[in-house]
Amino acid sequence: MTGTGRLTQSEGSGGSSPRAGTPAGSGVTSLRNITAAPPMRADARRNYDRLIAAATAVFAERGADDVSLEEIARRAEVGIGTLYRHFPSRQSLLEAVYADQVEGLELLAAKLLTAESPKAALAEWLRAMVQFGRTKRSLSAALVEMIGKESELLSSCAAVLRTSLGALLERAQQAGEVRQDVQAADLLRLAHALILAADWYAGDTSQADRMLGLLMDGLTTRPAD
Amino acid sequence: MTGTGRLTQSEGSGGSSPRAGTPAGSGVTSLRNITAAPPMRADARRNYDRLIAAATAVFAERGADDVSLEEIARRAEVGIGTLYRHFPSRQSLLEAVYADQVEGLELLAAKLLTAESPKAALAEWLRAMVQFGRTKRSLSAALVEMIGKESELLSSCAAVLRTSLGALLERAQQAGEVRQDVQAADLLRLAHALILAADWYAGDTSQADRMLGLLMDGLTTRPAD
DNA sequence: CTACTATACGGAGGCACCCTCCGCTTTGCA
DNA sequence: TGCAAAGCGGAGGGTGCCTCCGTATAGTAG
Repeated sequence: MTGTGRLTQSEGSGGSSPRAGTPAGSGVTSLRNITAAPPMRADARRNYDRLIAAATAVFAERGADDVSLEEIARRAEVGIGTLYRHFPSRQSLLEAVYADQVEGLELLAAKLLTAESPKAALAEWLRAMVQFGRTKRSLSAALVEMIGKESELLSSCAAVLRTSLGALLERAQQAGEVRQDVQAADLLRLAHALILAADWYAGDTSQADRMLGLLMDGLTTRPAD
Repeated sequence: MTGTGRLTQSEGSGGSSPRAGTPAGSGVTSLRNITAAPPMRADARRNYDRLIAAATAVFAERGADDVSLEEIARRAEVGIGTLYRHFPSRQSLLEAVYADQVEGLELLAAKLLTAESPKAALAEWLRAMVQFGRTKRSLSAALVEMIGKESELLSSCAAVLRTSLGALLERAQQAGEVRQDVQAADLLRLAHALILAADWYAGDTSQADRMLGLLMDGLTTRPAD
């Protein structure tokens, strides 16, 4: 994560805002629809996005605790009052960031479904997932702590991830590039394990990448070649 | 946990103070000796004990986070400055409470070794352990987070627990009251699981007790009777 | 294009917490 | 009994949380 936040560097179009009237070309399952609401004013939406971006960046840098909401507001160049209007509690900000990240992964998966090499696509998605995990790690810990695993948000996020990954995986398998006996849930768990393991060598992303490489090797069908 | 703190209700003699010159009748392995230091003045020691007791009580009530150090000082009827002198960081207070609890369990085990029924003794110790867990839970989470599982304190605590439990278990096994194939480490893990599970029905101790009962049933040799 | 109002902005301010610093008190020894 | 050394404790500066309300602005109706 270099600066502004978001999943990779996409910027612009990404997936944000909680309840934007008629976004444009929906098509994704979306966590969004759960919280339908009147459309936001343009400035409100701008600030909302800024806050999410700032929060994502800071969480990735230093974890979800040890960050003052006021710092996030400062980084987003927004008044503290604005932050509290959009996110009445610390938790709601956490949830929003989490959902935003998951939606980013969903969009990425959709895009990668038309990529040239299904296997490379799968690998890229997994890398993004692990990368995302760097934020998610402390984030989900904090979340789970707060909402006591009842929240519908968390489970619907898991479903979205499983679906996204499932599509990529199936395509790679149909192309004969990945073993048939691998399941999406397994892969998700493995990615999760990687996230945790990467935490050990905190900060050193290369470790996670190396492990991911090993994982991909293991997935290969290795038919001819 | 009713009021003042400590493991059960023993009060007085328990195990506290970090580096008390010549306490009296040592005999326990002790986490203590690690941090040798000049003896404390009487008032210092008194305040130290009060702080530990107050902290233990509050942690048991509300967990290790969400507690201001100032409240602990107030409860101990001690100035905030005194708290900070004894425990320069939040972590050091956490560690001290933890060690104190473990030492309490160690003493309890020693006492129970001469109890009439080895099996009842084992059960009682396990109950105390789970009870203690109510503090330990959030406490050890906070600790592990802070000191990143390197700390020698944590592992020596685990060793003490294993040894204490081991002695009780062995006695119960020799008396033929508990199955031979149970190991101390297993029991410790089970107790830990109980602690976590009890967290689900937070606050309701009876649940934990019920589960403990089931566990003890499972341990029984069930030879005759 | 102008006027108007619902919506949103933003920061001052009240409260709690963290931690430090230092003048005052107590202890324990000679 | 006297006197350091050790300990006490709270005022105070810094920061974070969250609320409240006067001001600014987007979007709409005329």
